[in-house]
Amino acid sequence: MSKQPRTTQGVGTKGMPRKDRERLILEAAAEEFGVKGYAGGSTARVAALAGITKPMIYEYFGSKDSLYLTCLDEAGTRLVEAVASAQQGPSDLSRAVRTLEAVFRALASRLHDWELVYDATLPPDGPLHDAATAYRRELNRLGAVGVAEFLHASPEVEPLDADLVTHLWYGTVSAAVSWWRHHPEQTADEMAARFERVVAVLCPDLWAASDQRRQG
Amino acid sequence: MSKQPRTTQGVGTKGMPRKDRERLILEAAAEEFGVKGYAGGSTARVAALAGITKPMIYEYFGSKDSLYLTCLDEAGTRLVEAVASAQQGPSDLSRAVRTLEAVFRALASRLHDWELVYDATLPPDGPLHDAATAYRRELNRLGAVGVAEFLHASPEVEPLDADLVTHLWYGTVSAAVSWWRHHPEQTADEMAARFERVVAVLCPDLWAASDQRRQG
DNA sequence: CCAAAGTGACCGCTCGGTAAGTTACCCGAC
DNA sequence: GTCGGGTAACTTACCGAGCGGTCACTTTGG
Repeated sequence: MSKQPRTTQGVGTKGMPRKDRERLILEAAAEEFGVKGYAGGSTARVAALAGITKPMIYEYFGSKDSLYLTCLDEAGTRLVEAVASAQQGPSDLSRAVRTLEAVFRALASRLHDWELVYDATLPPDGPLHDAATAYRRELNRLGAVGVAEFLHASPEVEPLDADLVTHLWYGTVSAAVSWWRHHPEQTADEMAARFERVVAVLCPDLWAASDQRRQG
Repeated sequence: MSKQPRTTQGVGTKGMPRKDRERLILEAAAEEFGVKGYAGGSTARVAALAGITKPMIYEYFGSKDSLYLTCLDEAGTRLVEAVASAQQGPSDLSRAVRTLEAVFRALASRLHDWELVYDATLPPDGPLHDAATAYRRELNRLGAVGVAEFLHASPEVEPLDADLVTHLWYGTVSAAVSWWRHHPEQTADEMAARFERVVAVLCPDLWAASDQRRQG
């Protein structure tokens, strides 16, 4: 990290270019941390997954925290962008379906990204926790806007209730992603269609209303 | 564990009776494992929380796994009983509310019990994983029955969809418990009332239907 | 005085992280 | 063309800390 990184193959280059190796390590780290969590993940195993040894991890990323942080930033950015892009359009139940569809598409073949942001084994303070909290808060903010607009017709809902709904909503997203992890043969589109079907059954009237509004 | 336990104070008894110390340790362990998870939890910290030293933990429970298993059995039994007791009555949305209310009551001042059963840092095999899986499966079975009866009016729902709904339902329960952990000033009854209010807003028609049926 | 309760010190292991040495590559000299 | 030599890439071997777990010893109370 202290040395000047080279973007192209240069003198002394052995094996593969720095960028490629970096990607390989990041991919391995996302896999390891996504499955075993921050606390349970081991840098040596990340190295083995990437086909190198532990000191290389430290040559490239400096520390376990910094490595996790890099993965976290990529995952968090991807998720925030996906969710933000789905917030346009009508403020009804269809937005929830659109959001989940966007998340599914962003996460396709990268299912561990969600766990990276919502990892429960992160240290309770420090920069890692702060970064993860920032992404969660940003996602929460986006979700809360949707929830607020959705609940707008019901002014009797107090703020704490709205906060609970937002929390429940992300619990639902978490559960959907977790279910997907146990059924990896499903595609993102199939997952989105399945969720839409389920919503239609669970909230028939609200769904019919939004469906009608969308088609009318 | 190998020695004959004494239920009352006897010769050589120092400090407090065995049963009391056992409870103290179990309480400390549930706290530690509930907050830090199985992998992150340390027997030495459990001992410190209980006001003794590490070898006592092993005198009383033999191993970290055995200690966790004892906590897990208590938590799992409590939760299964609570959920099972709420499965009587009409098979509509009100059953979900009743179930969550029962869970909230069972968990009052023992919020970590839920994490004990759904701890993600448990080893991927072995007796601990088996035990936790058994409790999850039992809870899932109870939940699936409710979901099936609830979805009974919609025969077009395929089995995989029902499985997803069950998963989403427990994701919701998890999220509700997690929200409670962040708002510890709420009582179990307040939490139940809050959830009921939220359900009434989110699924107005279904809720009105079950409400009407319950009162008619 | 004796048995049970309780502890300090230790073992082997794995962790995150590091220092020092080895290997492979590019490039200029011949 | 090939042949060192310098530099970046990479590895082996190690450190201190904390883990689960154990043993020999001391304290305590009937």
